[in-house]
Amino acid sequence: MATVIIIDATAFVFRAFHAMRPLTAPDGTPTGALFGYSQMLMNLLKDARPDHVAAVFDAPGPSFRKGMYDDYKANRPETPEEIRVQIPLCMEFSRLIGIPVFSQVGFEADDLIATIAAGWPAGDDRVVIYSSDKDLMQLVDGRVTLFDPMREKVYDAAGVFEKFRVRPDQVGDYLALVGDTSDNVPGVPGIGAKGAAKLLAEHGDLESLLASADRVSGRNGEALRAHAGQARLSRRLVDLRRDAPMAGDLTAALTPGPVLREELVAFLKKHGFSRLLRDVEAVAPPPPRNTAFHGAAVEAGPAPAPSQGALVIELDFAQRHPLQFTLSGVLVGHPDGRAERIDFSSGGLFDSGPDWRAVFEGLRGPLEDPAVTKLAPDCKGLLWVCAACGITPAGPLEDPLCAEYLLNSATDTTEVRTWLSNGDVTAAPSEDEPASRAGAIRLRQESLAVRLDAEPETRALYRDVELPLHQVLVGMERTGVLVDPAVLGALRSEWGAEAVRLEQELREMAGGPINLASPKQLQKFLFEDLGLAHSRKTKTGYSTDADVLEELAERHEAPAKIVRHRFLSKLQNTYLDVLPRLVNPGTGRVHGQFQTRVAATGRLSSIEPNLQNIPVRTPEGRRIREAFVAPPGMALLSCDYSQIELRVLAHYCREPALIEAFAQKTDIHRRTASEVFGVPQDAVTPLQRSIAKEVNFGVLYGQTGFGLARTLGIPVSEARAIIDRYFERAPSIKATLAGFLEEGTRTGYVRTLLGRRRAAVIEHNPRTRPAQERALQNLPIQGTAADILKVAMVKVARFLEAEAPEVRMVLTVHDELVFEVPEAAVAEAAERIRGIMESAVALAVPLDVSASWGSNWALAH
DNA sequence: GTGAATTCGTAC
DNA sequence: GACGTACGAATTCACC
Repeated sequence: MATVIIIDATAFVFRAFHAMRPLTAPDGTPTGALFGYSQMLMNLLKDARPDHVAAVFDAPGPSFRKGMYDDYKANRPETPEEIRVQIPLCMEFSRLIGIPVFSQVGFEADDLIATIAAGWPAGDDRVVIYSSDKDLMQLVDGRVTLFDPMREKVYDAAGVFEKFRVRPDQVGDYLALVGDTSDNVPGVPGIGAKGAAKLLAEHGDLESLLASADRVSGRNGEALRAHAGQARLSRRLVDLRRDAPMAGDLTAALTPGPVLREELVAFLKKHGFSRLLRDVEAVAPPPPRNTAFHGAAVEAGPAPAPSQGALVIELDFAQRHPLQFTLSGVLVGHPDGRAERIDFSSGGLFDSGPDWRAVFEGLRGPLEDPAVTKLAPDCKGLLWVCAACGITPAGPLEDPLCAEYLLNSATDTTEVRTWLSNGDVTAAPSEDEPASRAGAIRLRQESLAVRLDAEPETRALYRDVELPLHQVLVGMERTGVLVDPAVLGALRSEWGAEAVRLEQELREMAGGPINLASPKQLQKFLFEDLGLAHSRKTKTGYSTDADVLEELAERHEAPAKIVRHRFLSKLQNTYLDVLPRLVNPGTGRVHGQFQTRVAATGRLSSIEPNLQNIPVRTPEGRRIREAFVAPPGMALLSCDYSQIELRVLAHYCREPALIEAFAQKTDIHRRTASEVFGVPQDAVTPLQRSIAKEVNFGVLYGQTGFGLARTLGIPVSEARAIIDRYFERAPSIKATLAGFLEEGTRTGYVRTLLGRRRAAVIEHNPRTRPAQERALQNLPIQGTAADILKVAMVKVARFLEAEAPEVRMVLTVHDELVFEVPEAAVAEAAERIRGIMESAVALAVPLDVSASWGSNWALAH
């Protein structure tokens, strides 16, 4: 039985501030609250010695409750500056004594506390919440108690009843009736503590009480009937979210870290807390003194790094394919420190050299040993090989390339040679001494582990999402997706004739042979021979892209024919010709690879083939999806998030109009049109709606008035007016986007909600700067959407493995997952998967997943 | 011949 | 210069 302590840290800082006499550090910063907080934490560590612990802080800015009720906490004064500056210091102190810190934008500390308490794995652990906040008494049950350290009083269920005369599970209803002046929760006027307790004792819960309000007599009855709506609103306000985003395994996340003794002592000295210095011994015993025998050995020698006993494996692929790979070599760094490189490529005609299968059979022991850490740059490749050998790796997995990517998704980790060699980039991996190369990989992982330790969110994303995702991807890649070449062949003959006819007609117009795929020849034809007016320029000449050609179509019949020809040859060259060649003859499927470290936003990308740009928008293009089929007796099930990026934006900015629209499932583009054009929603014209839709998407990418004007074909002034009006109606969106930029310049990184980071590159060069800024503003939105899909993939994969192994995940397309499901089970699978996807991460707005299915991918939409 | 750069178009 | 993130086909051009 372990003890889990969850500290309501923000509340503590406030109470300490008011309880302590004003203190200042030698440099003048106020430190009273910090001192009280530090003292409390040290006493806690000394006396309670928790097995798991968390310090939970309110995040700056409004929480989702503000979106539910604009006056929430409206009469609360601004946090005094003296407190505000001490909060980061309190977080820092927590870190130094090894107490994990939690805080989540959009949520209050109470919600995180509730999430931890509710999500703690079943068992006989005791969960103690350090707080005196009555709201948290809702959480008390058989294993959860509340401890008020100021009054040194424990509240179990009996203690709660003694205080409020209601059971803990009635506390929410009780607070909804009584209200809370400090949070400006209205409650029911006229009903106080006594009345609420009496009513709940008689009716059980608030809803039952409101249902029978007609029969409640006297003043209480009148008040209930008059303020039922207000009571329900209050109920929602005092309700605690138990599903705040909390990537990862709680047990691991709440495990105390080491006390950073040296830094802690320096911190206490800096703030003038000499009194607390002597307690350091109690929470962190001094390191053993070096003996004469060890001589002048290390000062506070480093703890053994996790990479020390790890099995290092680095593969060189001559051919990369999930099923048909060819290895040219493998570097093995054994746990005991030995290292070797095995070469598979040099085998001559008669000397076949070592067989990779035999080599991996020899590694089966350590790979399947749960006590051995596997350290593999590019772990997906290792998982391919293991799967091919029937080896099931167990135990911790580490991938330094993956870790690096999470810390900065804009780093190029595809070229491992330059990434790993610190300086000497001339040596190819295979030319390094095996021992030094394995050592370099270990060192790299160790330094990354330090960086991850300083970023607990990023570390959790790495451990709990990104690393486990690799096995999911390997499963998808090895499964592949069934492609029917006959469908592609039929389309080719169906469209081929038209393409040939168009080419002939255009050749006659040009008066000779013309290569329609050559922009250069097209320029000559259009702008010289036909004398049409050129418009946009490219680096090398005048543009001939579809936009330009469509404008020219009014003056001549050729441009429209070129557009149509381009369209058909695009489908032909990129899809119809290519897909059949990539079908694996053994499986009848294409086995694309999903790349994990390419996109600067954290998205996955897809190659050989790119399964993420199969046409869907045009009727003809969509027919290519008919070639992606389910095997007999099965269906393809597609589950996609609707408007996930706009929802992420809504979560970040808490714009009430957006939150409300998503909460009520109204048509978001119609709603936007109504706001921007100042008309009632039912009076929005289709054109206005389509403009609003374009603006909604444009905002996510930082579209300018010029850009909007171009896509909509309207005057720039009009486009600017629309965008201005949009930001005027939703000022928080503008502020949020500006905030991303501010964070980037201040901290050097922009981040997603789950802690993925991208280095903020902002040059002063006015030519490059705007685009760089747009990329940074887009990262939290696109990247968070990617985070959410990845979390969903890992969760869905776990569900399928445990409960529906006959269902196979086959594709992932940014906001969509595609599965092969036995026909008989498809409806149920759809519902289960939808549920998992919708609850992958909790935002301030609901996530919405739509599911549909059919015998091919075109029908599954 | 080969590979990099350019243009274009597909997806979300 | 003007909308973020990808992949890839075809052409063009510099280089060998």
